[in-house]
Amino acid sequence: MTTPESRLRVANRAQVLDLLGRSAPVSRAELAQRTGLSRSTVSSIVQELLASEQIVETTGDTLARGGGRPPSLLTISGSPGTLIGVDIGHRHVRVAVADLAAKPLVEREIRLDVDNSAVETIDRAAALVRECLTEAGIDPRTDRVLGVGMGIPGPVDPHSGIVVSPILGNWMDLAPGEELARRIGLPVQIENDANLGALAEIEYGAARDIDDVIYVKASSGIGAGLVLAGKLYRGITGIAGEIGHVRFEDNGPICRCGNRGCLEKAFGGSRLVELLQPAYDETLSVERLLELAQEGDIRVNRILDDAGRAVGRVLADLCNHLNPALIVVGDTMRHSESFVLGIKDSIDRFTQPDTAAALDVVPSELGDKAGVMGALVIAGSATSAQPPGTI
Amino acid sequence: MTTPESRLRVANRAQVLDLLGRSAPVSRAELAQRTGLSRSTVSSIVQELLASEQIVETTGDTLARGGGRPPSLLTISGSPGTLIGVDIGHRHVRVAVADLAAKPLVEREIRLDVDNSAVETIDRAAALVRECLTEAGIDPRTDRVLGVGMGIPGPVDPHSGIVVSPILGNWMDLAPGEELARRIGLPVQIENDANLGALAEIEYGAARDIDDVIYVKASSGIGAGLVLAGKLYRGITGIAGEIGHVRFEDNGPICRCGNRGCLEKAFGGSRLVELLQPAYDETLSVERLLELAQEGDIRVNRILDDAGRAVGRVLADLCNHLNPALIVVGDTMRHSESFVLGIKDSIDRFTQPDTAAALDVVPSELGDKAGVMGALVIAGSATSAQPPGTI
DNA sequence: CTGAGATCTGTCGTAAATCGACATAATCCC
DNA sequence: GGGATTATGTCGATTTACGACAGATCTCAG
Repeated sequence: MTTPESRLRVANRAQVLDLLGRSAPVSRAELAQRTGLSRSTVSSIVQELLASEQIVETTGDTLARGGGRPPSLLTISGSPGTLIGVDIGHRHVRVAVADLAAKPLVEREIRLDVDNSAVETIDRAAALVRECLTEAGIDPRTDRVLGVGMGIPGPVDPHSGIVVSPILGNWMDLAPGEELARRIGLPVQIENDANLGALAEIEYGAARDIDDVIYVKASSGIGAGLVLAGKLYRGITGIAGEIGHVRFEDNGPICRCGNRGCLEKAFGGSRLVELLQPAYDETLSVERLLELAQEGDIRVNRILDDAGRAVGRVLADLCNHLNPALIVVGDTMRHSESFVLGIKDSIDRFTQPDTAAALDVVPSELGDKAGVMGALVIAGSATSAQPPGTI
Repeated sequence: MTTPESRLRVANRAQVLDLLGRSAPVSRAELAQRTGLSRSTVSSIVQELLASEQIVETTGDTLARGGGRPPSLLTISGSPGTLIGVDIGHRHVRVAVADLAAKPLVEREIRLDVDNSAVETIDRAAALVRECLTEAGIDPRTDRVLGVGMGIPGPVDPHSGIVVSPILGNWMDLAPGEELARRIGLPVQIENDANLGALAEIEYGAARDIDDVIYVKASSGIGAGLVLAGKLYRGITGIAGEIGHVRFEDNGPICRCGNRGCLEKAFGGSRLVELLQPAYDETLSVERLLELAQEGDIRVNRILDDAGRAVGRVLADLCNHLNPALIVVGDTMRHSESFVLGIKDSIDRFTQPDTAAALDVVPSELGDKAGVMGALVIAGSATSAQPPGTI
């Protein structure tokens, strides 16, 4: 004889569970305060949840704070669930399996040849995900995988998840999220990697608790992720923030995106390597460039300074338009002091005084992990319930 | 003997009232469906509300749609309340008293001399509001004035409501919203006028139901309002979208904002008048310029075309960054075909192909009324309840 | 070591709200 | 006029939430 449950009870229990999920461990008293329900109601609901083993009473010591009976803390029981983050770059695939706090349990990275075929890359990403799950001892059929997030180095249509720009040559018209989902049997959230960097720095890095942030991802290519009023901004077709493909010179060379004179074509890491290669005997790479810069190589630092100023010039325009609070410089180029200083110089010089006064420029805190961390963020956010009243 | 009322009842009644407020008239049956409550519960709540005369049963004919007993429709009783919009420009003050649908009941405009003192302008605005209320037969002490919105031609700090930029010379450091509020005894929402134009066009004009819109306000000055993902974006200090004060020429003349080489200084309406004046016997104004343009004056059209291209160049950068769906060209300059075509030309030429493909450029539908209409929008939005759970 | 104070949790009876079922009302269509 | 359809009113049963009281466990002061 199952008693029919009122909508109200369901809603209240959901509220309690939601609170438990977000800020466990919590005492009954705190639950009552924060839900606005009476203590007895909360007690009743908690009893139910304990009986059905959805939550457990942790005997964890409470912080001693003044007299009074110490609260008995409650936590959602069972495996709290895991998140999976996948970061796909031009040269690497990185996978992290993490707990709900986005603390990685297992993390792996493989190197790829540039311009691997899209499906091959996704195949390898799927294999890497399976490896990581095995190593972490997680079986997605029995353990709760709460979400999978995936980042790719190019713009994605926010609605369909399809790659919409020729920037990512052979990925065009593909839906990488669905492809990976089919291979691993789990739903996948997909997002541009610069956007993920922005999310990661806001959640766990240099932009904690700041609502208006530009994350610049500078490596072989150049991109940016925009967080405006606390939310990721993608634009109508998902190409907002693609500062690498803004026209920088009026009659510049043709870029992989199909345009000419793009910032990335003129000052992206790959171009810098091209420019410097003739002067060096060894084979250069973006990473090698940054090593040379740190060793004090004057030619390299000179050109990194130029690149920073150029990127800063574009960012200055963007900041004049958007009036953000912070710019976070991420990916490999963050290691170059010349590059970051070049950006700062241009910002100071080309933004309006009011904009500049409200603005700060800092290097990334998360570094190379920004991508995966961001993927974990969207993986986690996919689990939060929809607000009621959506039509 | 008043019976203590449960939180639940209060919440449910609020839900019913909210629905009634937004989409009256509604039948009980529809209320039940849309709230998810049972029909009997809704009946009970409705009975209560009818008894306390908070709502009335309108005998209005329902649309005949198939058989069945026709519903008896319900509406919130009493005067549904009024909204007040105030639009302050460099040369005018316009006030509208309107119903909840923002349909103006009384509308008035006065002309001002340029560069009137700030307090004097606010004094005159307050007087105009009182006049309009009297004419509409509304006494704010007895009739429900649900909100007052106010627009000013310069950036405002979103948190404090204080003018933060020297662009509006003698308004600097003033809180015009509070000033007006003190004079008319009603709380006032304040906003930049370009932002208001954007809101108005989205709610009632050319951008209905579009979520990513740039509204360009071009007259003697140049500004823009950004609506991103359906919400107004102001930036961290409220100067987002100030395209008139983006650096356009590297060594241009000094602007009223304190910088040099601003777009507005080079191509704002006032500058165009300055440029053309020597060639004409009569005293020109921006309005006169547009008349001449429509009469086919070649010199004027030539320079309006130039101005449009220049504004378009800046907008193209902005669009490359933001990837919006629509640009609405508003204020007096929208009358010039040359100007609008100039913008379109620049957009086509300087935006990335993907951005351009998703983008449309149209003239404003609301014209000179965009400012007040937007003020009415924020006046109305101030009444909507906060979502629960805000800390 | 003891008592006072403070905070947390469990239990019980009561009041109230919701729900579902049934009855009634008003229209359209055949 | 009868049947179908939709809307509303009413009433009793169930369940839920609430408030008060009591018990539990800690800190702090003396």
